[in-house]
Amino acid sequence: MARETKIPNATIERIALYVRPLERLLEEGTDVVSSRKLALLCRIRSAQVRKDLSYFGEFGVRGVGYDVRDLIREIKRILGTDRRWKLAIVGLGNMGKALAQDPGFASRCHRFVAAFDSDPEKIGTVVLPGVTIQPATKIVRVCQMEGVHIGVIAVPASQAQGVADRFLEAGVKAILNFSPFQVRKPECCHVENVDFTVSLDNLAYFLGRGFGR
Amino acid sequence: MARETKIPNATIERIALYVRPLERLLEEGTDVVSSRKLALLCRIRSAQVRKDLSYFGEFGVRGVGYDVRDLIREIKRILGTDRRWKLAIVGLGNMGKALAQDPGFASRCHRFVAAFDSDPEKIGTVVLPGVTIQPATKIVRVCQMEGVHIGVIAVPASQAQGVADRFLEAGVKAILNFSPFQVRKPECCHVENVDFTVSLDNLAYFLGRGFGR
DNA sequence: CCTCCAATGTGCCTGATTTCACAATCTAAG
DNA sequence: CTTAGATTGTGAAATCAGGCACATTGGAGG
Repeated sequence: MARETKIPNATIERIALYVRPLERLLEEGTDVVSSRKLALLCRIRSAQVRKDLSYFGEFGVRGVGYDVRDLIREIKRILGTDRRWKLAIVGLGNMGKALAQDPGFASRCHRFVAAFDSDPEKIGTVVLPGVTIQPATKIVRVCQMEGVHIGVIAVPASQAQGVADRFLEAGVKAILNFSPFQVRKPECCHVENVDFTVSLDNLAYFLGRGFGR
Repeated sequence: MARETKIPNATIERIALYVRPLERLLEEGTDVVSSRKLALLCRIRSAQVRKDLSYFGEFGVRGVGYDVRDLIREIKRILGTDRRWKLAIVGLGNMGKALAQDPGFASRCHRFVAAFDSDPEKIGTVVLPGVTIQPATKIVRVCQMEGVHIGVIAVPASQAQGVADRFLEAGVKAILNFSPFQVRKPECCHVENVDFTVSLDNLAYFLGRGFGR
């Protein structure tokens, strides 16, 4: 398919989901998978799988399916998760600490190169091998020096914009925002908001519509 | 607007986002807000705000705007976040503990009535006032007895389906799934998946497209 | 070499969501 | 009371995403 077609954001999100079932298949010794089978594992339609992949090229073999190993490699290349991006996190409260140690980052070969908090009590604490908490005042300097790619915000809503601004000042182009605040940012920077309370509200809405007890 | 119109899921998600800026406005002493201003705070278009709200009724006053206090109340009523839903969480690792103590639940008046883990070391630990960790074998019995509305899954992918099945067995109709596994479930149950690694992959995709350093 | 079978890749249609644009309606001021 | 100005609520248009259905292609077997 032409490279110039606009690729739906939903496609990127789904493609990211394909990797895990594929890796599981590999562990089980399955070498080839059909769009039907992969769709089943992801609880979507097979046409969706094929359409999603077709945005980026032809990875399958007609009459056979997709080579699992190849497909994983292709998807990782597409997503850019085959590279090691450098991360910095600000806010080492309960959630921040849990995130820093979450295997989700490590499994992608990404690594934290810095951690910041404004609480003096926390400065100097080791959160990960080789990463000690530094004062928030150093965000700009350290991120610039280290060449941080992705900034992770894990502070309360009231401080989120301030942290985002410092990341931007340091030239960080991608932000993963766990605070429930929609940050202002220039075009050149991409922000992903992760707010489980939205999902929680969705569940409440569903329950309230007559599925509660 | 007619109540029978299909309401987009995206609308529910956005409406959930409206609450926080509205509460902030209230704190600042603002009593009335226009769709334009609210849209600005949420980084979306004003027509979107009006359309979203119009699915549920007419809450504004033409020429004036929306009463902030009323709008918050209406939205909470729509979402069902004005009720106290009972939660149970399974998996009290780093992330599970951080979640249990996250203000996102408390601020919605939701409360955890039970916590489970399969690690014998953890049984008996207090995670929240009045909530001690119980063995995972008791999930069905306790959830049934307590009348749990929402089950929170915070275990590794390999155990997610097992936990989901026990929630379903106990009659839980809503599940908040933090594991990176798409669980199987009947029509009558609603599952929301929260997987920040998908957002992380999105950022990597963006960076890989030429915005990296 | 030919036929049959399986599964992809994709044009096209359908349905859903967003955006536009404006009539309707309210407040305030003269 | 009338007019000006602001902002809502909503049909209609435009855009976008999803799903179908089938032509196409590769592999296996005779």
